[in-house]
Amino acid sequence: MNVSTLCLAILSFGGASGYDIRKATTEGNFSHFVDASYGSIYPALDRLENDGLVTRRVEVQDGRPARHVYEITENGRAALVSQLMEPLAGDKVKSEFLLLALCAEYLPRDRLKQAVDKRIAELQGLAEDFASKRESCDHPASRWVLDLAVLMNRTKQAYFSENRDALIGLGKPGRSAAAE
Amino acid sequence: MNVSTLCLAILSFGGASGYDIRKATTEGNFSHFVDASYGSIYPALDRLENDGLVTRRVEVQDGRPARHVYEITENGRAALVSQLMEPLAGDKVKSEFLLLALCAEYLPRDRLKQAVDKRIAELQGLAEDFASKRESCDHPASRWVLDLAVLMNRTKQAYFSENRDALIGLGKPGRSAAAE
DNA sequence: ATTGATATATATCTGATCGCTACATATGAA
DNA sequence: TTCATATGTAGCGATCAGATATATATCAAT
Repeated sequence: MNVSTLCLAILSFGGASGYDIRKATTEGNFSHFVDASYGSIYPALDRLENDGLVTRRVEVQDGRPARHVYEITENGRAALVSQLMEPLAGDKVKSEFLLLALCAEYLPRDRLKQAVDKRIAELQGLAEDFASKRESCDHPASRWVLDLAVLMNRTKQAYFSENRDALIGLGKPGRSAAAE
Repeated sequence: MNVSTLCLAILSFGGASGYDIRKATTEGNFSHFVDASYGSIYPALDRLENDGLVTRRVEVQDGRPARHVYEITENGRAALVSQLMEPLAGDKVKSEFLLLALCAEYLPRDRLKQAVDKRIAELQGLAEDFASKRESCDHPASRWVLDLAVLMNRTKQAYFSENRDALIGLGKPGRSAAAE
């Protein structure tokens, strides 16, 4: 999933600036399963424009920097479909938390407790966030994806809550092991 | 989670070569939540050796290339713990399949059907794989992580199975929409 | 109440570094 | 002939951290 394809997919739902695309991948309906930085988005948009897959319209604003609004072209739509017809790479998960969990025995219990509780709170927030996005969304495919995002975050959160103490118990007992 | 930390974590469970580390991240107990390529592992091991965090022992073999077996040092263990005490980045998911799902309306139903069925089969395989790893594993922290991996893959598989037809229905009807 | 300080949001873009993909190299076993 | 073992690199794609510039929101001190 290169960033160009991602940009085309986002632009297929309407015109957007590089800033908008970044937001879509970090906070929006896409944030559950993609992530892209400005350093990859802006060069990708340049390439896409150069290849005639998007057009650029500069909206000059007072005070703020000008918005460069990109729109997908017919060629761009064709390219997107063509990319989506190709074999898909498997899903990938990256989790520093699970690396920490795997190394539980080297770490003080305080650290594990703090890390797992923080993670549970984050997961709770994410699940609520996706649930509220889902409610105010009338695009069926987006809802299909958001429902999955809610389910996955809730499932993970439930596992962490239920197995929190077991994980903490694997850590090195600190001075105040009896406390709490 | 840079690759150096990942290498230290894997080496904390026993000596391993670059090849072993690669396998651990793609097929082993770590494969649910990390992924690293040779192009990042070998340079990382060089740096780690240079910094005195691992040692290298060359095992000359007959026929096959020599195995370079790395072992973590005391400094390496300290560095690993120190890295794991730092704030953790949130979990990240990358999924080309969900990008495709989001663009369902642009794609023929045949394509959606084929993609979702393939994904369901892969998820089934992954879940079974992690379950069998979990059974033959006596390291408590690894089991904690593997249990989660099984749960997450099963949950996703169940969602895809239950909502398969709804997704396919979002696609563009083909010539043989009535068939099947 | 006004001023000032600080943070957040808007918006584009780049340099340094990190990491991945695909390949080169070599060989035994199925 | 393909797969598994095994190390390593060149080229490219992506991230991270920051530069640049301004409006607004929030909070504390005067």
